[in-house]
Amino acid sequence: MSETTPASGPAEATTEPFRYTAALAADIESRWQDTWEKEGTFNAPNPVGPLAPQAATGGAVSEKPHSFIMDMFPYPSGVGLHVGHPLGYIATDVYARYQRMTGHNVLHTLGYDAFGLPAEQHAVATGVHPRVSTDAAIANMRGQLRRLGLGHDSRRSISTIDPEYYRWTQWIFLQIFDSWYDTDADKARPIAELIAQFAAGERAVPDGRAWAALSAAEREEVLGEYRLAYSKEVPVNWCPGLGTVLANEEVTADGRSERGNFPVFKSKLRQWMMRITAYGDRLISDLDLLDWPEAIKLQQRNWIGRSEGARVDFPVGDHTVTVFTTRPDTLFGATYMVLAPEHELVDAIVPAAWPSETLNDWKGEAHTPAEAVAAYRAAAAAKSDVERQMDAKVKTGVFTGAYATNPVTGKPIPVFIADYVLMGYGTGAIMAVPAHDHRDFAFARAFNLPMQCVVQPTDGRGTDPHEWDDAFDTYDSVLVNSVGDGVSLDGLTVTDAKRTVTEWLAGRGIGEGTVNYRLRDWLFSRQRYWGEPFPIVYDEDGVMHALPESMLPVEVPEVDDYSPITFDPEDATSSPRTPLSRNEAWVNVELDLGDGVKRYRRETNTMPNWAGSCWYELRYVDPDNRAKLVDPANEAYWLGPNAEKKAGGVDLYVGGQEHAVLHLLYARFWHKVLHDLGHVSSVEPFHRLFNQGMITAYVYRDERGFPVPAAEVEEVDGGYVWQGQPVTREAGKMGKSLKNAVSPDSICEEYGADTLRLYEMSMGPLDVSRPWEPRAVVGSFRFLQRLWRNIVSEKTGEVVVTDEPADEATLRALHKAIDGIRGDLAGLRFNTAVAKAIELNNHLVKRGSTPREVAEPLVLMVAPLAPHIAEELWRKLGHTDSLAYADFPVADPALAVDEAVVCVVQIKGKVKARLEVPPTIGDAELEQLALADPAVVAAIGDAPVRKVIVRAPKLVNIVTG
RNA sequence: GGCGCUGUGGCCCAACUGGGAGAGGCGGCGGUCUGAGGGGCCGCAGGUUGCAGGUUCGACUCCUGUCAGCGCCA
Repeated sequence: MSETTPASGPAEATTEPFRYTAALAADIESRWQDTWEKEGTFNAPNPVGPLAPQAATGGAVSEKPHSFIMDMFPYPSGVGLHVGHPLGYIATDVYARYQRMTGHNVLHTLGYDAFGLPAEQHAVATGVHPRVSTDAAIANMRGQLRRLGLGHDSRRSISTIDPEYYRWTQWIFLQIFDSWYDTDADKARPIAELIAQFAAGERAVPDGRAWAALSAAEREEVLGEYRLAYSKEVPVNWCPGLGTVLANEEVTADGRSERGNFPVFKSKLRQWMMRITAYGDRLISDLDLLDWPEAIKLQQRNWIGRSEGARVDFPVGDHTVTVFTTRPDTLFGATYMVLAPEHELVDAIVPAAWPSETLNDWKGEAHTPAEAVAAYRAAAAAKSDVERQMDAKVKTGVFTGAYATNPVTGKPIPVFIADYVLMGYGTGAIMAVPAHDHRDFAFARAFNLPMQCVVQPTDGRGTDPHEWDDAFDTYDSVLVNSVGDGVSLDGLTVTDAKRTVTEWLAGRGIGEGTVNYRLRDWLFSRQRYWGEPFPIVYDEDGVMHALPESMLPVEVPEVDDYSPITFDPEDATSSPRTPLSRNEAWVNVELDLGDGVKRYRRETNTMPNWAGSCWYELRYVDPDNRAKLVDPANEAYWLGPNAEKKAGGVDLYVGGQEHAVLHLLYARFWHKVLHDLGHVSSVEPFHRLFNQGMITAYVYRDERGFPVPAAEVEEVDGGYVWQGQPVTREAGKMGKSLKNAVSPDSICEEYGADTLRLYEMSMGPLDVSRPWEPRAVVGSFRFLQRLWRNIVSEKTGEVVVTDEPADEATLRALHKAIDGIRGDLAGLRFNTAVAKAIELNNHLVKRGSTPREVAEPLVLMVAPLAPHIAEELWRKLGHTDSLAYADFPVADPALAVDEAVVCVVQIKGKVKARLEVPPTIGDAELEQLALADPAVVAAIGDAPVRKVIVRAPKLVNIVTG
């Protein structure tokens, strides 16, 4: 295993004074890092504003092609990086450097996503203010990353906890708060325009009164139904153990908190929400404009879960229950109905006593329906949505005692409540079609409910569902048993039947076609200290007021105690209290919001830590703009739509797949709102997305299965041994808990940053996970040593390149390398780019001397991958400027191919001869040559030639009969 | 359970997208140099492309099924 002490590593075993060793690498690297920093080498000019070039030097920035390259910014962890963390940062740096050398104005920087739970928990544990520990973690991380030679524009780095940054996070919140979604225009508009419609009577107030007759609180209540950011009593995931509510996505599949693993309960609480559902369609359709991996697009589509179906009204006594169904075609098969336990009509429809024919299994062992419903509700409330669906195999529910009427058959059907129906999906009520829905089938079986087959089975089973093992669920059949009053679906395909029945329902006014989403509105408030405060206050009547822009930022106040107010983790009846409410002096303020100084109470919730990452790409573009979020000219230049990117956005965004839905969906949503309101010209934030894989590492476990320190394991006779005992090896995530973390610092010390960069890039394709192999790192180091040795004498330190012209074979090797490496770098195929550079370098080693005309392009091609050694060699070759902006070599097409290629002649797919031919040879000539070849003639013999397939210049295949 | 990704020398991975199975690195073996248990240079070996079918003149590549690993959703 690798040692971390520089003196003992292979890199130090030398006696040559000018050999490329770890010590020399360290010297070169720190010198160039200082130079880049001092000279601002990677500063990217803006068209306008503080970062625009000085008038004297600046050409028109906007005429230069741009390249905006971005990493998913990190959370600054206090524990330091391992070699897996910077993989993406190195990749984007290589790509950015390549782009710079091909004439692009490159924006590449890195900020910090610094609000969040870990800092707060650290603060609670140690008493150190989160800002202090976070700033220290950022400084530490900056130091670690600086050593890697990343070419970032440090002027553009942001931190989400900087009040000058979150001023604009709050500003965007206000924009969203002050907007509503106009479904006619299909875009967000300022809420003032909606108010004007109400005031002018163009739009009716829901309860029919005049707008002017409403009190301020009543108006606010009306507007709350429209605002894109709104506060409302909603069923939420309440986690007493953490003392906060959680978004669905922060709750694990078994109904516990992702962080801390505490139980999560359903509770109805007043919370801030973001109306992301208004954008459901656009978030799906605009995916088509993006250059993203299909897998991620698919995950987003699934997450949004758009389904077309119908709403159908079912009469229940004097009431009407509306259900949503994706299969209105199966309406004739609806033999019972299920409401979510929380459904508002449940109490209204429950009769005083069980109907006489009620089966005992339906009663939940209760004497009256009301009693059964109450007991069942209490049990359901203690479960999360996820748990309720998880438990779906064991069907539970009770009969409400009420009957609905199936609108097509006119028959009464029993109404149940069951927790497999969720209040948040659709209307919270379903028509159950047990014959053609798996969950309904299981429920019907459990409760002995009737079933009716209405879709013709195509797999040979009979038409009596009671004899089936499971529901028959397909779109690929026709309807049966579906004739009713004025409508017949028999013989129609599922798709046609859907349309027909939906029209029939609409004609009768008891239903309509509708679209439903799995996506729900985004829970946007948390009961935490370390997050962005809301720019919202409440007056003495409890009416909400947005603070004016001039009062931003609302800074995170000092409090005595940062800790969340937590409860017994099992106490479902507790309710959240916010840490910010502890600071009474901050909460109670006197402000003049336009009608004189009055007393207000501040909103004490904070934003979730997705907020800061929803828009940081915009601030990178114009980090110092005091007047605006981003200047339109700068936004248009870096992010604006153009022929290559129709929706605009960052040119390349690299990050882990774990953010496939949440971060990327939220950021897209905010961006679209800002676009609708005219603040940005781009429609999407990230044009091209690339997911880098993970660097895994070997995990060694002892006989008990506990991980042992990977660095201390030795390989003996093909097995692995730690402190004399045998251990097993597997691949796993790199990290402290598995005792297998390797720090970038240790690799830098042992070999240098260039070796680390090169190794990480050569391990394999960027998008697949692969294990860190400590012993293999030396291969990248040896390559750099050979490169160095090809150009610099290890004995004298003098440049040893020759001024002789290169021979043709060398030139061909060079131009093939140029051609290949260009394509590989542009396509993010860094592993093959490295291989081609090594190949060319090996050619030079064999050749024995290095012509300058090959040395220079080779150094330039290595520069994006190993920039420090390249800069040093470039300087030694006599250049005085950094090569950061030198032109990347261009291949001569005539030299980028081999002088002669070997053509394979096959007979019926088997190789029989090889011909050496010029690469330009035509099909006809090649066919003649092949058929004339003695070996081919012999192999064909007397057999007739039926067909000859020619793929010049590489292959001829002769098919004989 | 559903969807997606990945299976190629001992290991990490290439293969111009349907055309000779091998570019590069690690490891192994042999030779050679050296300030000699470390490194340089030169060379070598290693295969039923996870498995079973299919399409094709031709399949690592496309299709079907299946197994394994990983990811997402249930």
